[in-house]
Amino acid sequence: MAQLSDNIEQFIKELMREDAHIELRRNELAHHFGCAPSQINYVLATRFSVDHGYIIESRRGGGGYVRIVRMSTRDEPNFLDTLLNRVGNSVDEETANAIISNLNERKMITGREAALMRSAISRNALALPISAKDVLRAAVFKNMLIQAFKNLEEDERDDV
Amino acid sequence: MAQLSDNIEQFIKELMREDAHIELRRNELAHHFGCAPSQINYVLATRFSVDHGYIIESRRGGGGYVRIVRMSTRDEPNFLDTLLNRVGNSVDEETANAIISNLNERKMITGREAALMRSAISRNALALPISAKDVLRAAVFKNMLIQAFKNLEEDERDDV
DNA sequence: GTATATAATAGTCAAAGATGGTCAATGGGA
DNA sequence: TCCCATTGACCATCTTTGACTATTATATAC
Repeated sequence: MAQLSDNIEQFIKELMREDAHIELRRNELAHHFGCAPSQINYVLATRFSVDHGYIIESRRGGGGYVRIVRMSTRDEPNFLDTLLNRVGNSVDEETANAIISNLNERKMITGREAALMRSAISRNALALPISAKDVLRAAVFKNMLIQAFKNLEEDERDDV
Repeated sequence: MAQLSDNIEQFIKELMREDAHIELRRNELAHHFGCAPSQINYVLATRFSVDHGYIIESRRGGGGYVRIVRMSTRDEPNFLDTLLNRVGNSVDEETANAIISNLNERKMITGREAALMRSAISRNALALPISAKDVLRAAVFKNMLIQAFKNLEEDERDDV
């Protein structure tokens, strides 16, 4: 007997034949297959993970949803996965910056975006003897704000 | 599925396309959408807060009203400074996201950049009882990478 | 005219409703 | 036996509602 998970996987992939991204209701889908809602999470985790070339987004509460996005593979397949593995559990600033530059050169991110990313991971943003999550977030966020404004200035200079 | 709250938000923003401030009757609007009047307050609180760049004024009693005013940056020569002060040493995700949305609405950052910023400060990216700076950076960076790829997908969708 | 009652608004807040997420225990087939 | 699959209890998040409260204008009483 075909596994329930396989059926759900096929069902979803069928839905994605046309569009590279779909949105669905977890509970609805679970009901359709007569299974526990968490089963859907299992399928997503095991068959639609990043290394399978998908990205999952979701939202809870009324009007909640689960969105599945299929990544383009026109470049090297699973490029994102490769990068994520490269980063692993630990990465230094230099390595990260190199990756950012690479993405920029490939025109996958704009110069502005690259700058934003660098600002978010800079020593300056992440140092500190942090303990509270909010405190850390504030630091990261401040740096990003500053960079966003620098970008603005640059745009203005270019535009004018 | 478009949420009631989202619909109300869009409705209000449509009304504000021309004018920087509008006045409305809470009960009337609630009736228009067939919802509880307090629903309007919810929308205002979650989508038209000061951090979102709006100011709400109101008056009760006969002839009462709710006025929504879009703040102008022209009145804020030091907008960046204002935001930095607002963030301070600690900021929660909700507030930060509101500010990001505000910057995006003002066209100071693109939608892609806003998404990047959100990903960098999300709970997901910053949780953990971190100790090593590199570990934390890896988490933040991973999230940003994922977001960058999502953006790529979205661009393709728009272009094609 | 002033005080008081009534009507017309809007605000607050906590509870209920609507979703989705996580994780550990259990099931079942190769 | 081992590993993938499945479930269910419990958690997190976002939305919607309703009861109760606060404020203001207007009508009424004196």
